[in-house]
Amino acid sequence: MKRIAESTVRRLSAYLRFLEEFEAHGHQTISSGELAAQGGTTSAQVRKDLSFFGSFGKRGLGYSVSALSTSLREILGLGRQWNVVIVGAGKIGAALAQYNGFRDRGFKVVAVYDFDPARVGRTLDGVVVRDQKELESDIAKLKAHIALIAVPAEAAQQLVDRVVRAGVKAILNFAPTPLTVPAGVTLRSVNMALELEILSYALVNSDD
Amino acid sequence: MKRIAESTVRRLSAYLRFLEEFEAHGHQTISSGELAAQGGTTSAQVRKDLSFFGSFGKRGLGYSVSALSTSLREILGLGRQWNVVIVGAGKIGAALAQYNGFRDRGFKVVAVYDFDPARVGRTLDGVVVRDQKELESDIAKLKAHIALIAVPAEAAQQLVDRVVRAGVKAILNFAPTPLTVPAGVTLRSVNMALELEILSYALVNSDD
DNA sequence: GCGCTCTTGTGAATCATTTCACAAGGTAAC
DNA sequence: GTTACCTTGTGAAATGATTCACAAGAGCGC
Repeated sequence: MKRIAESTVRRLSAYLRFLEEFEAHGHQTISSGELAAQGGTTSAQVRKDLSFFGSFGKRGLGYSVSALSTSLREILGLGRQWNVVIVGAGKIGAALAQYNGFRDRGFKVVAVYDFDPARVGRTLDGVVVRDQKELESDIAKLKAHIALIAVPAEAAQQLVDRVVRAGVKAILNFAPTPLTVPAGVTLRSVNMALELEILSYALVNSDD
Repeated sequence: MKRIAESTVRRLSAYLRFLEEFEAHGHQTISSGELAAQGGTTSAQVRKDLSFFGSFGKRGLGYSVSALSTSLREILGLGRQWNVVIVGAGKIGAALAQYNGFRDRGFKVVAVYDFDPARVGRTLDGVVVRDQKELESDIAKLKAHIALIAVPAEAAQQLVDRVVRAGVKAILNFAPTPLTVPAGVTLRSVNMALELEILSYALVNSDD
């Protein structure tokens, strides 16, 4: 299959969210135009995005809300539970551990790790903070698929290396530093200071 | 001036971070190739990005680290302090209020708001949580430039409307829902569940 | 069945971004 | 000053993403 652009995957995710809302409201079908209006895009974009994966609609009628939901969940790999470990129990790590938005979509936080003995043993929303020494053995034992990195920038690369060696294939990084991973491992980064800097740029250039 | 792509601004921000590291290490000049290596891009990309804003380098030599840092800070609007209000003192709002990465780059959290009386009056890292009723009057009084929205999805749009009416021109949204703002206001969103779904897609499609 | 209306799926065209490739300009050694 | 060597800045080419536009189906009323 042809490689799909990240922007497309991002939109599919958004479409799924809207479909779930529509389903909750009891709607049976939805057109590409209605889906586009929700997501701030165009009907052609919606149809093109879906066309990479097949034909899901009926001409003249639109898409079956439930059938398309199911297909999108399948495409995105959301039909199953993903086990997530969080590395770093500081402010961000703790907030992530307690965030309901993950659980609701099939992502289960199975463990949280920290270096600081003062934090080890505490409970965050039902998950006990463990010592980072147990990282490698736990990842195998708990069958963790995804790691969230929420440690200071200086420590991030070494912890990424450790979770990769332990078998994790997908990482979401919150440390404000660029990281490298070997081929076959997917790394994404969320950098909140960077987002604010983009806003700063927009503020000083809003007049053109 | 021609409109600059967001991807370009994002990279400029990254370059600035590397330049600061280089400066701390006592380096005087840096080439586009060295800058590119740090940021995982190419030297041509670095030069093209900078060329939108002027000529900063010397042929045969590269860029002056300190001069380019200064120019980038100017371009990004980081030479000044931006006042930030956080709306929502739940897990995410609290983590944001206490995050040092903002302060270090000129973003000052001047106020935090919540609906819940149990949270109002608490202190988060030196900033008192205030009642949302005071939102409008405070934004004017505190000269807030940027609002971070960290409330449940259902409440997000109405709070965006309120901060926009109060004069905020830049918003960073953490609620997992699409929002609309009038022209002249910049809105960006960080959706952590969405990031995990993109990882999920990568995991189930890693074999092609 | 026929005509009317609606909406999909998709090549082609447009628009945006990245990469290439190289002339021009600058440094440094001798 | 001349030569050898670097690195920038930038048009042009290539690649990638979005939008356009329309033929092909599908439902519905009569």
